[in-house]
Amino acid sequence: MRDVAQHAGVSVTTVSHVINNTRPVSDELRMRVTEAMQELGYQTNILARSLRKGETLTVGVILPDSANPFFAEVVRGVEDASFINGYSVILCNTDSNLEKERIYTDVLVKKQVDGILFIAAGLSTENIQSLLDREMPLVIVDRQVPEINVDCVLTNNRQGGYLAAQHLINLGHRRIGCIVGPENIRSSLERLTGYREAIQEAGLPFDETIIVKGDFQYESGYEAAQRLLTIGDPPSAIFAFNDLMAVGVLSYALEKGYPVPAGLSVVGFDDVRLAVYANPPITTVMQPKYEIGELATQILLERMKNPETYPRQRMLETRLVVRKSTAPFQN
Amino acid sequence: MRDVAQHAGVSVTTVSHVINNTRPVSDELRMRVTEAMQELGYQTNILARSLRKGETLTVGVILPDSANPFFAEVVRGVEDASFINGYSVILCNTDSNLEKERIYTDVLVKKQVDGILFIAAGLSTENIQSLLDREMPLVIVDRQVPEINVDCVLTNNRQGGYLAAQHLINLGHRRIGCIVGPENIRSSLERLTGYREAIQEAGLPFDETIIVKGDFQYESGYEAAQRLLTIGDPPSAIFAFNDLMAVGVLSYALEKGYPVPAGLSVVGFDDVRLAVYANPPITTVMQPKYEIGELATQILLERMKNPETYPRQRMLETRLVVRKSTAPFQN
DNA sequence: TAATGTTACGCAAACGATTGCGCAATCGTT
DNA sequence: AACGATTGCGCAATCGTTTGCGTAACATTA
Repeated sequence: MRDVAQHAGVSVTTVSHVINNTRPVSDELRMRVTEAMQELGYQTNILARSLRKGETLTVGVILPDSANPFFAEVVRGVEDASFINGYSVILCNTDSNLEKERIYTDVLVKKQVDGILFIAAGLSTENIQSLLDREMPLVIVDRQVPEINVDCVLTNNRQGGYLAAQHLINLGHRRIGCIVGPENIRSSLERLTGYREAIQEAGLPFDETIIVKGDFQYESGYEAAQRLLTIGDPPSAIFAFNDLMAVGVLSYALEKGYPVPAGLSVVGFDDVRLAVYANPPITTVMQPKYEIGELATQILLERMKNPETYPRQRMLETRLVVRKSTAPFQN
Repeated sequence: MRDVAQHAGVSVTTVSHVINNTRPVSDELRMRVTEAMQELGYQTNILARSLRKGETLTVGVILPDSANPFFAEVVRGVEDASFINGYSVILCNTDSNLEKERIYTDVLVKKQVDGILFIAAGLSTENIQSLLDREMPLVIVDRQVPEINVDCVLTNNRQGGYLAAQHLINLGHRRIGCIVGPENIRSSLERLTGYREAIQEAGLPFDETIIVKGDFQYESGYEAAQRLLTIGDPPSAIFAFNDLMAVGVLSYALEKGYPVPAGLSVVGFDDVRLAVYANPPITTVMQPKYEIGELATQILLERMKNPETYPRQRMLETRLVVRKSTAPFQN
């Protein structure tokens, strides 16, 4: 910058001001400066600027696993929205490990990112609190943290559960099995609540024996299907709480000769691409993954602009995507 | 740092040296300094350090789409290896758009990342060259760029094609259809070469009419299967150049009643998770995606250490993963 | 004419680290 | 006792910006 200043016969101050358009500069000097920059191939040093301004034009995203199709899609939303607004994103995988999560929160604070998108590793809010204590702009994604007052965006899982159950009920099913997630996952509980609401609204009995636990993995879907379909009075439809488990159900059904959807209807959750490619393509509850990431970063950017406004909760709606894995109940 | 120095009654120089262990400091002062840091809750400002040292402990990864399961896995390898070595990674999706790629190369240069992992958007080497001109440590991933002498890591696609064809040949198949990728993708051509080698080695005729073009998408697999299976003398096996197209084949086969693998064998490529979840699970050629990312960043880190050594090409081997979509030929 | 605004610009102090150079004290050797 | 080597430390420049404060010159107003 000094070189440019000399070359243009002005002070570095003026150079800085023409670069940033931060105070009036006469047309002539402005011209001389821009020309000097051209000639010298000057590039402003972002690090120095960041050091001075305390702003890095970078955000961090902390999440369990960017290779998980669900999160991968969220991250794309984050990245696109960041890019459009001139921000870069630092990717931080925690593998749902609180220690890794802690390390990464420290790293991001030290790197002085301007804000953080946070998909928590577990139930502990320690790392979140630590960030808030250090006044880091933050938005929680896809997790409910009622005990802390902080921006967050999540999907309406209750509604999603309701939609899935309602769809099956409308098709005439009266016994609808559920494959839920780990019981410490709030979103799973919400989905179950929605399911229950629909069931009760339809005047159907809520039967605990056809609610079985999974872990959101393929295998657990397969095993759960086995358990559900080999009991005395098996359900005619299964609502798996994510698509991966739904695919597991499909595999079991195919293997054992249960025709889907003729003899068994299956509904998933999330609407990852896998749902489209399955045979048959899976009817599922779509979460707006990309939009979640997009909206979350927009909220984060606003939060960064004015840190004092009251935190907002945004809840995105799900949508039922009907494909080929569900059909009217037939005896 | 000044505060710490005062608090410990030493110079900032000494503080710096105890922090970085960069010259001998007496035990007593070292003690005083560390205590002062404790008390004041001192955290070294990374930006200032980076500005001074010209080193950011950050690498960038430029790639078409981090939500693509293949790249997502590569990125995980990159991120893990970076994390272990104390580096952060900035994620840059180009959507295979050269302009976005160019913008991101500029961003990363300005952010002074210490190195870049590069999965090119297209055939143009302009952006790569631009980075090399600016002396940015660089390793090309999953792309062959013979015209430039630069570090790169890629998989042995020829061998992969060979393995797939050989497997089918060993099962007794004599007419093996291929669904290739776009013809400007070098890896696709390599796979075809491997296929051809195996075919000719087995003394089988190479028949162009059962080589059809796809675009690596699900639909193109479906359509290609249709074309292949409705000709006069249809192949008894199909080798799709990625798993997604293989799933497309499966869908078509299921729909039209071709039993897989009894009546039709199908082999994919990549071994993404989808291959496992398909019905039947797909026999495929596994690319070591995670390892590619891991190795690439290790090479990058070495390159950063000594920028003058001669660039190395590393080629990783593929592996055939036999599942349920292939079976012996039967008339 | 004098007082007041307005416009255009520069000085130099931050921002927080790292590091070349120099200096004093101690030690070992002859 | 003299001298060089070693050890331990500080001064101040440097990395490349931004920005509060100050000062001219000129225009406007009363």
